[in-house]
Amino acid sequence: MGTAAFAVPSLEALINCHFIDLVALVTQPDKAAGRNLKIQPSAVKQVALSYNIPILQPEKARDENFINQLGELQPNLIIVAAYGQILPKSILDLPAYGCLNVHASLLPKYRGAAPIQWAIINGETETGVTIMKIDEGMDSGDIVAQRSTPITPEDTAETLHNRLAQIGSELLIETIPPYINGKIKPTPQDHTHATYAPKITKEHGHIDWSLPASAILNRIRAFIPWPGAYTFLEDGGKKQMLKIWEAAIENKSGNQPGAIIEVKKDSFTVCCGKDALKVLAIQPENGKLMKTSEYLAGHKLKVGQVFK
RNA sequence: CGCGGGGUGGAGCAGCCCGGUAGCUCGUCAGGCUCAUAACCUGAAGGUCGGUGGUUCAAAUCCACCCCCCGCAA
Repeated sequence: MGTAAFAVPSLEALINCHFIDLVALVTQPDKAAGRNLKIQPSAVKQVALSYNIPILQPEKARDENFINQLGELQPNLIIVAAYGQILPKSILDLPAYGCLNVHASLLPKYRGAAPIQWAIINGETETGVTIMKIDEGMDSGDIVAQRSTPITPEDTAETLHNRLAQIGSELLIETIPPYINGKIKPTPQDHTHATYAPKITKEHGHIDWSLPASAILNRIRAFIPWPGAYTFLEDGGKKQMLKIWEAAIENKSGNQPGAIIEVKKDSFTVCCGKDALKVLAIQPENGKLMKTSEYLAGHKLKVGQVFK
């Protein structure tokens, strides 16, 4: 069971695994997305389609008809990755070996919807993937396996997401046989150390320039590719939104957070609550991502202008 | 019928409303200045203005249709 792109490598791994007989994929219903709000299948569904895997798309996972349908498939094991719905106990109890979840953090840290983003926001230098046995709580099940990876300064939520999805798929395949054979004993999480990573909303992307430059930079990295760290510039009465995609910390200071304190040919620097940020890549409203040098070729910025 | 922005030398933009000489900031190339330079000065190359048709003496500009790109939203 899975929906988002994070689940794709795991699905492909399961498909290509000779000792696993994949009977069906469960994913969320197709939703309107994209420019003309066309109905589009989830990333995971497209993969399943290309391999002719049977697909189930219940509106609600707790729907009785769906659960009966699932029961008829007589699964021995259910794998869940980025599915997007809470599973009722009746599903958890369905397979003899229970349900395993691939979660993008080192549990018990960062339980919840956006573990990758929050790990970056908080400046973690390490994160990882946890395979756990799903229970009725929120990512609170017993741990079956974990694998860590460092978070580098160059990492964004996008690069980290891709890496963790890959690691997750590998760990999953390695873990299933010993788990089934009873060679792994799931260990309970230390619930006293649990932290939560709530869903990221668009509003999280609005840059608060009063934060230290380092904190803003973490958010810029965490919000790639979505929602993007954005700010507004008043330009002749018009508010223009700018997304900042790449920046570097400068050991400079100014009086007003958000104010431009330096404009060079290929970059400009903005005052933060502590230190300053040199903006290197930017995406104007309605525009494409571009280097700051390109942006400045056609847009005039002056020292003293303030981002809000 | 979800809302909106855009396609102009290699890049980013202006010009379009109010038709009449292709503009700006950079980049490239050549030369100059300089101990030197990504700095400065001078000069040059480089564009069927997304496409097709229409209106007009005349279309980047007005009209119609088409192609492509992007933001919002989800």
